[in-house]
Amino acid sequence: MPDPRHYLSQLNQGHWFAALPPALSQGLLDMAQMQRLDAGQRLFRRGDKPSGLYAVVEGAVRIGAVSENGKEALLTLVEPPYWFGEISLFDGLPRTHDAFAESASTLLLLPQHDLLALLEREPQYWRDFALLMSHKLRLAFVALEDMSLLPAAPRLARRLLLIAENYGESEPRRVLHLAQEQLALMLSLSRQTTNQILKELQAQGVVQLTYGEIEILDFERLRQLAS
Amino acid sequence: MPDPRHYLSQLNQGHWFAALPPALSQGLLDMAQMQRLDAGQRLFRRGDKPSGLYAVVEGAVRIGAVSENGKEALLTLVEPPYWFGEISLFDGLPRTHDAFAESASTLLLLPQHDLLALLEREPQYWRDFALLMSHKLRLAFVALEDMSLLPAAPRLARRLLLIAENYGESEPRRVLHLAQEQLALMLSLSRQTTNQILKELQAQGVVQLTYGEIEILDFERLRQLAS
DNA sequence: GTCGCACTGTCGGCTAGCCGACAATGGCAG
DNA sequence: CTGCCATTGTCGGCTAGCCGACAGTGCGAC
Repeated sequence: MPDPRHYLSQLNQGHWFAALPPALSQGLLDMAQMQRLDAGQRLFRRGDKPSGLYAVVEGAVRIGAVSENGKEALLTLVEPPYWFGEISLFDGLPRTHDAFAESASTLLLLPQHDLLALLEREPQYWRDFALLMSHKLRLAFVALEDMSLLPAAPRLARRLLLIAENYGESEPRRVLHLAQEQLALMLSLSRQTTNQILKELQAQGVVQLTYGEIEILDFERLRQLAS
Repeated sequence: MPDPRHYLSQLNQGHWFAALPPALSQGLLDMAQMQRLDAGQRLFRRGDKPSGLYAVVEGAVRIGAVSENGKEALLTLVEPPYWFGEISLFDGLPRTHDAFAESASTLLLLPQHDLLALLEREPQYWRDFALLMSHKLRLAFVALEDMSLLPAAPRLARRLLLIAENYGESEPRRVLHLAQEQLALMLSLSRQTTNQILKELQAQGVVQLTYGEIEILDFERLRQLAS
């Protein structure tokens, strides 16, 4: 299993990590542990005790929850390089969501105990971790507002753009590896409705659909439709 | 205009403030400025520069946003004692929502500059403010999930319970001063649907509706319906 | 008191999006 | 190559919740 440092350049693609004070990012790499997950394997689930802060460096992790009556809500699909799990770092309370490996994945783990020890020594770093949280709170507000104000099509367009830029963490990609059903779960739409909207987008030349992926052909037009 | 210290016992009703280290809560009261708002007056709006952290101590503040096509989303109705505006404290980025006084209100303001100066001197306090944010992120996740998984009636029931306990900040109240239209805006339901559900709850003896307020008669049953 | 306005109560038609069903297709394991 | 499973594509009926409309009611200002 490679050293966490192997993923340094990968991690620096992420805006949050890249902006950390060098002393901190160094310290994080020093304490990071590697963790591999098979496809479908569970990392944690709602209600679990805090374990630390994770970064996905290979593969992808589904963050979501299942309701009592079996309905599923997918909050997000976490792709490299993205950090998650910080809420429980701050308040020590249980996990808010379930986390499963979407495909075989590699994670870095900053163990809760070690991380708290570092923050005890260097409390000014609390703010850096809080930035992770502020970013997600902004995203959550956007999602809430989209849900209540926008009809299905523009909501889908906006989400495609967000996913393309990895929710603001990285530079935009054109090709998204993402089954339509996953997208539907994130938008709380049915798969059928999602498919119908995507087909329309394809007919307009905005996206290109292939098996298990969505390619964005015309960002400009997509942004218009997302208004 | 009374001194901010006049509101100390009021503020200590709130779980967040009450749990702060005494040195910090003391420091906050020292720097706090009073601010009065008339009914309907704007405090800030989306896109405004950060101004600091606010607490409502009298009245109520609507936190929400209006979409391009005029549709309104009400995120929450902030009632004493509740602190808000912390995202912009951390990241220095613009306000995410509009804030209007629902009725004539009194606020405490911790000015951004003074607060940052305090945090510069005592960086361990960053975590305390981050707790405010973690709390709201948890609430936002709950709201998102409710929106995508629950039909109108249980969603409304859950929200009534949340409002009754001031979103976890205070001990539960039985009487909520809240027009049905406001509740509808928070739930992204139409006023008519909201009214219909409330009427049903009243018929079951769970709530009592009067002009401009909702009284919860049977918490136990309401909790059941919220499942 | 009474006027005006904000709020509540209720009806009926409408539609976006759900849901079950099923066919077609891609990719992968053996 | 073949068979299997995940995924996409499409149809039609259904319904929760929207929306306009309008009447009734409480309350505060003058």
